[in-house]
Amino acid sequence: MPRTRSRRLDQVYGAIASPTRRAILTALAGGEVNVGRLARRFPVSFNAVSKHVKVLERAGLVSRRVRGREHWLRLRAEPLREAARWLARQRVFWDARLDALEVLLRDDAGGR
Amino acid sequence: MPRTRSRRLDQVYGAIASPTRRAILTALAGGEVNVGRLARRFPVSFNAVSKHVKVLERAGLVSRRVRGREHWLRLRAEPLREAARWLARQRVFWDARLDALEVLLRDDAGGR
DNA sequence: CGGATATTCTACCAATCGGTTGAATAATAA
DNA sequence: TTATTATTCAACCGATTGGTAGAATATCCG
Repeated sequence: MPRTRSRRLDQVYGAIASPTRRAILTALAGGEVNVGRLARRFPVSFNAVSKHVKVLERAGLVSRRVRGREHWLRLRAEPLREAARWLARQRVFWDARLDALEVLLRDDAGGR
Repeated sequence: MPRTRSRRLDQVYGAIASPTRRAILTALAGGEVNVGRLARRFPVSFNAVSKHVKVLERAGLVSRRVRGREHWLRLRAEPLREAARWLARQRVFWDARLDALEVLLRDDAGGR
């Protein structure tokens, strides 16, 4: 019985549904970065990046440490682990049933 | 060097960011269901469910087989596997770096 | 045929999203 | 103090989203 309702899960999947935000997370995996330096790496405005960061923060994927006028961002892996766990659990759950179905219902017609 | 840009990934994560759609997928794991029967399980209108299904279809997570006036829906696990793979890869990638950072930068202050 | 059923399509609405620009705030540097 | 730098906040814009309701289409049933 996989859980399907979780605000945190909504936020995490919503956050990583954006390629820009996935790229931000990847950039952050290299270590702490401040917003300005991060923004310079992307083809959108500083403010746009600032907004994306806030989305990631809300999802718990990024934390912020204010040091003077600079805000240093840091990756938080825990919610990502949760998300991975949910997907993995679902995958196993589905695969079992799907494999059984594939065998039974041989109509296929080139899926997709 | 994890890939971060992929339309398919965007669609899959976007699709599963909605609890209703996650619930639909879970419902579909039990076997093929037609749209009407599926819709009856949810507290939103038939049309709303029909739309959600279309989103899942666009993401490749659901396929449709029209049989007379009924449309039978079936789970497609492959894109889900992709999504799980991406997350798993990222998780490993990040964990390694984060663990190293955690040891170095001991400021913590109760994460989350 | 005519009516009921299953479904999509179209149109609409309010809310959110991703982006912009400009103003406000706060910290550093001169 | 004044200027510069780093950042958020506020307002705006057009596109998308999640929902609704109603019309259109196609199938099944009497």
